[in-house]
Amino acid sequence: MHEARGLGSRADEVLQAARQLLEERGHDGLRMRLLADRLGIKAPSLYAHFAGKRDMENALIAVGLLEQAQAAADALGDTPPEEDVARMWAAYRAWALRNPALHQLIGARALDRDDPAIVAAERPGRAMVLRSARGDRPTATACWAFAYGMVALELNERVPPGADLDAIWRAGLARIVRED
Amino acid sequence: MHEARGLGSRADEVLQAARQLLEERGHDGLRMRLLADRLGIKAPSLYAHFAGKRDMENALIAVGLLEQAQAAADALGDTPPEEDVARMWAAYRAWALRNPALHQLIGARALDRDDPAIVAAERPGRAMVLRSARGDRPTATACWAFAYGMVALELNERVPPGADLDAIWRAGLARIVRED
DNA sequence: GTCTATAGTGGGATAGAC
DNA sequence: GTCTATCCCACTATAGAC
Repeated sequence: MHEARGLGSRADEVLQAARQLLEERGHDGLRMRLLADRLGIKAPSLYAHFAGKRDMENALIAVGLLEQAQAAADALGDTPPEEDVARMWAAYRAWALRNPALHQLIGARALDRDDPAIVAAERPGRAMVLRSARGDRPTATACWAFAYGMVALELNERVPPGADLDAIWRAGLARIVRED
Repeated sequence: MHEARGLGSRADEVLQAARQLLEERGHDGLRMRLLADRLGIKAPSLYAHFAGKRDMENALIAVGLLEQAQAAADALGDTPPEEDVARMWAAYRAWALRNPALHQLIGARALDRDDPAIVAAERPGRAMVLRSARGDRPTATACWAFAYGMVALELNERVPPGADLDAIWRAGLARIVRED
């Protein structure tokens, strides 16, 4: 029932509107009535496309996870592997700053791994993270944690105003990745 | 009106119950009615102690920020400065794992800096972070981001099951802090 | 001044019938 | 897709007890 969410489908239109609403008004502002209003339908009609709000959020999260991975992949391309780390995580940061609310939604709670779409969407990102650390799993996790934390601090304005974030990113990643 | 929240006050009792409820049922489970039920009062009575739910959450966040800083301070004490980083962030991690929902509440959104209690509660933690990096601000921010990210990955089960988190913490912090 | 209650508002998600 | 209806939520107004 809720499987066919290909591009162009009505469910996909709902999802795009939901995404826009999420970024405009934040997670608390993503309300079914408002969303329905924007689509010119009534709130109960949304449940023809999604089993519930949670299901819709899962679909948003899955889209976001895939986009993150794609952004990372696009940033690499033909660059020499030595620069992969910096480029990949710069792309991650840029994506997060372009989609702050979705980024926070993805990271705010444990993923719903009962949803196969989530499980599938998680894979490409994991692969990119691992690749950025040239296959070294512990280093990859450390980079990921650093990057996630940096984005969180930036989005939530926890960094002192004067901080040179670019420099901290550069130095932090370089140090984490550096061989002993 | 809502200033007197010293220990032993009724507002403080409400806050403790709210904290317990938050950890038991998560952020979405922190509901005013449930909280009132546990205290044996009606939900509207809560508003005699807090201007609103947001105000109550701010009070929880302020308590959490102060506790984090205190935990970090307690972890240091008489240790030589070379070990400060590892000990301080181990204490931070331990506090977060003991208070996962409060930790996530603190980090989930921008702090409400219109609330003077929040602004005041933010200071000691900042000082501890800076101290852990021996006064080097960029390094302090990098450590903080790494630690925040590590905790987020751990709490939200984003790390592959086999990962040796202790080792990643140790190596990550050591590399971030190390002089070139 | 402090704590509480009753009654009510408006807005949420969502089920069921059409 | 629609409607109506239910039950949840945070929150307000007001007032009574100590």
